[in-house]
Amino acid sequence: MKRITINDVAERANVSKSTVSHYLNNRFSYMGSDTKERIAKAVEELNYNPNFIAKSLKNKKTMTVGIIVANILHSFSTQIIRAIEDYFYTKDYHVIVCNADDDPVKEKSYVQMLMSKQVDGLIVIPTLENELLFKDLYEQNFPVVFIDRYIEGLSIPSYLLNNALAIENAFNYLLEKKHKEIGFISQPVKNITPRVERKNAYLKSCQTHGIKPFTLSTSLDNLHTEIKNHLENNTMPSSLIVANDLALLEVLRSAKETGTVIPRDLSIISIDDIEFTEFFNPSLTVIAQPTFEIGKAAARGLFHTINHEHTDYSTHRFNHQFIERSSVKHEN
Amino acid sequence: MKRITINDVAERANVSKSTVSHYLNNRFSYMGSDTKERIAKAVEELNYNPNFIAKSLKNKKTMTVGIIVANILHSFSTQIIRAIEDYFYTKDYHVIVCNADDDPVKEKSYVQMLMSKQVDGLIVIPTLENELLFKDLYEQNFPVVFIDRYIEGLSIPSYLLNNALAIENAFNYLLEKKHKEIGFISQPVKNITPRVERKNAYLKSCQTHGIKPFTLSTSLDNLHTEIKNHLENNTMPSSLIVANDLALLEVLRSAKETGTVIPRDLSIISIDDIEFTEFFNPSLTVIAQPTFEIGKAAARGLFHTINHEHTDYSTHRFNHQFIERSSVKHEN
DNA sequence: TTGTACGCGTTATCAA
DNA sequence: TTGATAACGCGTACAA
Repeated sequence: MKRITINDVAERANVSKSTVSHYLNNRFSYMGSDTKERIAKAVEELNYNPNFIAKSLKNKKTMTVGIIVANILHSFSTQIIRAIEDYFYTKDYHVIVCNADDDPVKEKSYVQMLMSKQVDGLIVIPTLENELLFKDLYEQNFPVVFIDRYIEGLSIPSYLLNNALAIENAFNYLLEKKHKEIGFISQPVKNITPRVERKNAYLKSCQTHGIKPFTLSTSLDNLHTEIKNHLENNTMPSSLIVANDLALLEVLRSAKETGTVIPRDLSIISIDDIEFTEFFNPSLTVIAQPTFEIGKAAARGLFHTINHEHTDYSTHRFNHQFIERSSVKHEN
Repeated sequence: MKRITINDVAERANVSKSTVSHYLNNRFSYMGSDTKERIAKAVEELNYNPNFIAKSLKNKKTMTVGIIVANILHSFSTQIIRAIEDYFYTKDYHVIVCNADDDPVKEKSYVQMLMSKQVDGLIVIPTLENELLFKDLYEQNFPVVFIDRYIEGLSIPSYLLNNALAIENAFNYLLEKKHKEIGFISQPVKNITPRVERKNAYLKSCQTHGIKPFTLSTSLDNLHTEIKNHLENNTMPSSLIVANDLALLEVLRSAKETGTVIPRDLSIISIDDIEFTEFFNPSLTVIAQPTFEIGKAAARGLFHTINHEHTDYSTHRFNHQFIERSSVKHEN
């Protein structure tokens, strides 16, 4: 198949290609009206679309930003992506989405791929295992922003939940409902910002209120078997704070398999609001993140630094929304 | 920020840029070993990544394919996307994903954008309202494949479920469970392939088995209120075949809101297997599509026509998997 | 008001 | 074994 170029248009309209270029870029105030018409007609007839690749090469701007998320299976990631796409759509920027699958090697190769594709900026939920890579980017002054996580000691701005506040809210709610046993479930904490912050906030609340800490922080597979074991052996606390949606799935799966009835046998509050929580039986009490707001703010921040309107290096915190439903039992 | 080019490498290594190019493209069988080393060192030190944009312009190949899905909210779409990405990853192709949001105007603008970005091929779940657009592409011999839907009278190959078989299976299962009332729920049918095929198969089964047809085919919002009305007025059949995941959500939401207990008050079988169906209360009996297989086959088909290995214009049908769980009651 | 010529970073051809 | 040069399609000085 042959692709139509500006030359084909010029030829058909009997003008030079620079005239066509002028026309296409709306610089035709002076142009002869018949010239304009001939060009318009040629563009129409040939169904011409400018070669974006050639334009980018010339302009040194691709009008494209890359998004790399640590793990696209999180509802948080997909919602964030939607918000970012929406924002950039209004600015005529395109977005390339990559999923690192929690693999630093993949993450690095995606960064290189995107740089090689000459993206104008990067929005990343980092795996946190590629410190050097991002340090380089930062030092080269390449526009990058983080979401949900950040790298200690690196001034790349990050947009994330006020995790401590969210956990406190959940904890206090369970206290109000007279729970004396409150556990915490998450994937392996490592140095992953939200996990660290959520677990620390949980532990702090335990201390403040004299609750005995109970935590399970391991891979999803292990979570599944360990939760089942505790449920079967009646060694599970009466209530659980679940750190994210993926962990929640394991809790629900395990509950189902062991015939555990929520909230009769187990109360839960989890972070991240996902579609089915509303009409699940029972409906699930949840801490929702303002994903749309976070994504939009990050996108706007990146857009501004790309266009040198201003650069900021600060951390941006966002507040959760507590959605009370029916997965917490009032103890007595 | 300054980007490193092949010229920088050449300068640093004290060779010409064509030599660097040779080196980078693994044509160094003859090259002097010291030359090789100098280039390697320069690439390393400068952290050079070839400019993919320039390469694409020169090669007239972007190693990139576009995916446009009618509506990304369908679990089917996201699973298909994963499968396609996985396949093309192994072929060193990149993928750009676009969501037309059921809007033909958006769809058209995405096609143009992707063509303008010089993608090598297109995989589309078409809205079916842009017949001319795809006809043009087809006639220009541009590589395109469809998934899930197809345009009548256009030889663009399509990869989709054997819908008739799937519905028959569900229908017969309900019959076996002694249901005398079997309804069908879907979004507006229009000319959308899977909806047409599923509804027709349903109606045919009704006729064959002397069941009185009951169908609700309207927008998700309307579905919500209409289902609720039927549930409240006791005018709902004893069992329902639900055409896809989005419609299923409305059924579940409505059931919840009206205190309808599944399967005691209402039995359901739905198409598309989504995460929570397994541990929902009750677990949901479901017709799963072989999304991974479909996506992979479509991707492979596109890859082959891009590389002129062979082109095929046929329709490819795939068989469903019936997953029996607990959302259907045995009537008596 | 329109056209010529050059450069963006790469690869390929051909010559040295 | 290496290098000079043209080309890919577009935008833009500058010239006409």
